[in-house]
Amino acid sequence: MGEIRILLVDDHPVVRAGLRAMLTEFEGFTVVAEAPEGGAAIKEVQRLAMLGEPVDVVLMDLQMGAGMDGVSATKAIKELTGAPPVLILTTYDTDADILAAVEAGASGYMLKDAPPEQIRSAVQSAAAGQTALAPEVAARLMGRIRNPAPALSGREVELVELLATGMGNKAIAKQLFISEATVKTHLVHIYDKLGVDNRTAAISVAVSRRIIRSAG
Amino acid sequence: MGEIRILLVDDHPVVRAGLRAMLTEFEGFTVVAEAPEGGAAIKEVQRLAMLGEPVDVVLMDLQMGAGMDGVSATKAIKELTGAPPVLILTTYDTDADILAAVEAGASGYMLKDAPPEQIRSAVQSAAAGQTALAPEVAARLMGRIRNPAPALSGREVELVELLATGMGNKAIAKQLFISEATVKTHLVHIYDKLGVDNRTAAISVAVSRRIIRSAG
DNA sequence: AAGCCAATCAACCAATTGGTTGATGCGCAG
DNA sequence: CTGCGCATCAACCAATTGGTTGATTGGCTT
Repeated sequence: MGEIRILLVDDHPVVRAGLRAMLTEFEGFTVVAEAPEGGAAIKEVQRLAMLGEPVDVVLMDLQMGAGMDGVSATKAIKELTGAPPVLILTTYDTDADILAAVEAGASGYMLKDAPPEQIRSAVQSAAAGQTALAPEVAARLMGRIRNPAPALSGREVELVELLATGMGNKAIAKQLFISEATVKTHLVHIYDKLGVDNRTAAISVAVSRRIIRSAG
Repeated sequence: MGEIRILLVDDHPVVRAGLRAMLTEFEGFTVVAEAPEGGAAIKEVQRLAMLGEPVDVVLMDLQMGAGMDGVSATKAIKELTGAPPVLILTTYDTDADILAAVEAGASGYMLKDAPPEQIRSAVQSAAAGQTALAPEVAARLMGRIRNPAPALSGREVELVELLATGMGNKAIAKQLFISEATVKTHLVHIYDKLGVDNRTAAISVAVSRRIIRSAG
């Protein structure tokens, strides 16, 4: 069979250049297109499919400064007929990201600081229809499946978001149109689920599990 | 004059490859060495100087997974005799980072998502001994100078770090070998400087100003 | 229909946190 | 040398937060 045809999706020109250089040095890889964000990526997949030169693997970043984010784009691409495998290649190995990406239909999750050889074999696996997870990522996933973290309910997430603002219970209550008592009840549930016992620790955990984002 | 001789310092192979590819496409640039972290970078600078093939510009990432971080490395390099200009090239445009880097002696601060052309001219400026700041960065610096945010003292930063852990005042006091009263005094000062009035808000601000990092 | 969970609220008490005033020793810059 | 900022501590009070028990409503699942 011929070359593996790759679409790069990343908002950083530097990273795209790096992946292109790295991959074209290996035998059997061709970068046929690039996109700076999810929306453009979808169009590229469709365009190339119509030209009869379909993409074999999509290399997708999750954090996209502007435009459609990686998880949404992955979901959209997997809904196309004859969708190519999507390999996530990102900077962080955070729980929420991994799960969201896998649920969106990604066939692998690699970290950007992985050695070139590891990236190469991941792309190859993905092209062959297999799943490839970085060791760090796989370990995390296993741990999470064996010991599933109870997810916060929608309302609880809202609360944590306000919590991170530094608002007091009274202010949160006013903002959400509920009583202070209810806020406290929610907080107790949140502490339980996150395995902490005060609001400050809750914020730390929420930020590091990317339940909320703190700024950036 | 001849080529501009560049040392790349970044912990991500992908990014190094990208910069190398990007720069060598332009006329007049040569990447003479690479290093995955600060310690190795210093050694490279010294090694090449001894060979009589000194580095003209160091391109330095700030966030380094392991080993010496970018600010420390910059400081160390600038202490060498005949030190080359150090151009910071990083992902985030955060206040604390910029100031620390400039204080450490960096001659410029570019963002990784900058267009190639901008990176090219920044390297050129740096090689010529000039200072180059990304527009976003320059704007921030100006704003900060006109309206200087009081910096947290070293001790105060230590406190904020523990704060973000979710520790109570008592625990923090024990950890730092000071009394609870002192912890409270520090906190009041911290609230003042950050313009907030409780610990939760302080964490938010500290995280978003990258005074502390929350996980990663 | 019965059971469960999310979401809502109340009342109460213990513990923690926030705010204030005041005081000491140390080092550094003018 | 004098002043300023940093770091340290004390004592006290008000406000907030955390913990608990108990109860109601509505939606979803079995």
